[in-house]
Amino acid sequence: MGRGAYAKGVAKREEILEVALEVVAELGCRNSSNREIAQRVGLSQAGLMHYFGSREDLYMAVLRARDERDTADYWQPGSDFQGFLDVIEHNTNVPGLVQLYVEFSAEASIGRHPAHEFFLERYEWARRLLAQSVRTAQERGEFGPNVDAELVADIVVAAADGLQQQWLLDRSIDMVARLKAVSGGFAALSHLDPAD
Amino acid sequence: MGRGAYAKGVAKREEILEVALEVVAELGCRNSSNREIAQRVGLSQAGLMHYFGSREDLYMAVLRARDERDTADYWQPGSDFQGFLDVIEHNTNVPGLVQLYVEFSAEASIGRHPAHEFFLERYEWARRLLAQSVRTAQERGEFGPNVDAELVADIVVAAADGLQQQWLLDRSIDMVARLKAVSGGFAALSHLDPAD
DNA sequence: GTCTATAAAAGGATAGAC
DNA sequence: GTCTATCCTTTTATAGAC
Repeated sequence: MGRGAYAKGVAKREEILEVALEVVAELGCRNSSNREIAQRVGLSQAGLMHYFGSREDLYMAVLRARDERDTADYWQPGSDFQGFLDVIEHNTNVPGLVQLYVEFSAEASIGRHPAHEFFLERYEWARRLLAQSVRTAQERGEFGPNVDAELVADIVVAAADGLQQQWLLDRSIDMVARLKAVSGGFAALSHLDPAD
Repeated sequence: MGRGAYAKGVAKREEILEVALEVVAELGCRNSSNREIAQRVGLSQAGLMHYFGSREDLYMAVLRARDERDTADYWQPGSDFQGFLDVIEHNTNVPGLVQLYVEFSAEASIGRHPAHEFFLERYEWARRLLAQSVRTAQERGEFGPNVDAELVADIVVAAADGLQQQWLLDRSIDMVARLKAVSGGFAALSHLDPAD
């Protein structure tokens, strides 16, 4: 374990990432400011800038940090569909994160936005991982053969994103249950004779 | 037809709504400003404020205007699933609108945001309409009976939103084709014996 | 309806002391 | 590492003339 100034710096960095999510959840992306975050972690705005050179840097760091954590905790290559559901379930506890992702990914669509590449790669990664888990399920016989794994993955990823959008507005929506229904539907379908 | 100053005012209002979308598509919500919009429609910023009392007013007007138009053109109560697909197809031509919806709906999740109610009602409306069209399809025999119309509607609306998020980042994604696949999947499923 | 001018606030970033 | 102070920019909104 690092000591003194170093360990403190790392801890503070973590705290900032955490608080940034809080602020986004409360104020939205547009109204979140470095000043507000700084105040909540007990720093001046200039003090905050010591950790992250710019506003964009800070939010990109939030995005990456959470993906790394989720990947480690729930969903790596080789995980099954349940791992994916676990991530969604966990997102229920971090509305700021969900909001940041939705708003940022939309904003990142504009030309040469710093997060553009990030989101493109992330989608590719998610779809590939999910398609893999469908194929695994097919080998185990949980999923029938008569369905295109890539297609199922595309739909499930899209549905998950859309559900999160709705959940932000109405927290009573049960995202996991609905995603299970999608998956269950495709599982049943996959046993159908394609000649039907 | 209105004459003179009145007609001109109405036309200018329309133009502003149109240009606001352009600006959002180019700069994103966070970086869109009244000044930029004003400049593009050949007004001063103060001139723009004559039409819309505040920034929020302007964007809410954009949202409502487009919904009214889409409803009139493609998708009213009684429309079938194709009408829904037509809206999505049409959205392909208005990336600014899609972006505005995604960003705004996420931002509107925060407490007492002016657009909060708007989006909640809009989701309820969309799901109800779509569920209705599934039921109609069931009566016609295009859809089998063994599926819950409300559930299908929920999934399709969510998938549509998620696909639009992805499409913003990668315009080569064919949203309509994928949504047809979802619908086709459920249609096939709906003929399955529920005892399976 | 549209402009100029201006207020008033807020944001991001930097310089330099400690 | 952290602060104070400051700068510069941008934004929304208003007042009042034409």
